[in-house]
Amino acid sequence: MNLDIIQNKGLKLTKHKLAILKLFELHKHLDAHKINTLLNEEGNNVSAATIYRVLASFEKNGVVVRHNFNEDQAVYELADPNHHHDHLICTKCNKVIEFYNCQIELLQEEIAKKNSFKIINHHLNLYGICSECKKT
Amino acid sequence: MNLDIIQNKGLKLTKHKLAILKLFELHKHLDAHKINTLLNEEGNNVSAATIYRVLASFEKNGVVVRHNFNEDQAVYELADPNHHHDHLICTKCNKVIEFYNCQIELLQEEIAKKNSFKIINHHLNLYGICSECKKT
DNA sequence: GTAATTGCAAACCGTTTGCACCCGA
DNA sequence: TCGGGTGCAAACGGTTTGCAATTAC
Repeated sequence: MNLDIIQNKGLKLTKHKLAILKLFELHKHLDAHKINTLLNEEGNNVSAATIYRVLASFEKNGVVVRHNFNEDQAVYELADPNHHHDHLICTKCNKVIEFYNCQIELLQEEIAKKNSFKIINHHLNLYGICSECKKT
Repeated sequence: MNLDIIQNKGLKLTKHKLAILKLFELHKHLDAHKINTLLNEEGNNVSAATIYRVLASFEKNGVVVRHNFNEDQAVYELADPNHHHDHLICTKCNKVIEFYNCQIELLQEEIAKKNSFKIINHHLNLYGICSECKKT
């Protein structure tokens, strides 16, 4: 776990932060509400305010990355700067599948160059129906 | 203008709807707040509720498309089913540049197939600094 | 000890909705 | 006429914040 990242910034390593980090090892993609539910289930009562504050702090310090797959609520995942990836999102069951395609990455760079644009970040979200949901 | 689309669905062609449609011919990308401001500037006082209702109706009927470039508010543009495109978004001045790359589209299809996924929609947003903003 | 963290409740902000009135076809 | 459209104010839902108490280091 990236406990070192947290402590190197003068942040304190609290029970709640640990509990939230642990959740991310079990569930790759989590939103604030889901975190709240899961923590409650394990008897860990954490206020919503704290969850948002922890997530904001984690994001600022590069521990997690925030996504906006749908307009409703933000989804977070552990940051991994060495393994960029994009997402397939099932609009039925909300399952998220990660993928990486270096040809697409290269084409994006070309497009940026053509438009004299300096890319800082990008999101490629493919929305559709996953194999499970296609059956039903 | 796609006035026919509106009327063929039993919708009424009101002054407000016309005014909003006209705005989209001048500004490709608009959010509810911007629309409100622009309408006020031309002396056209329209309540926020109406703007949201018109946009929702337009979206439902395929007149406009909604985007969530940033987490704050939704951005709309006129729908054009024959000319799909993706976006470069300047994080400094919020300028939006459209692009289309058929190789990327093909690669997306491949990825979907590999994951037994049926793509319904996708968003490719490249965030960065535009040529104008790079200078300053 | 002291600065970061937390819980609570209230505030925020974009968006939606209930209701009574208005208007386009 | 009549069903869609509109304004107003209140509601909503995710998220943020002020404040006083708590805790990690």
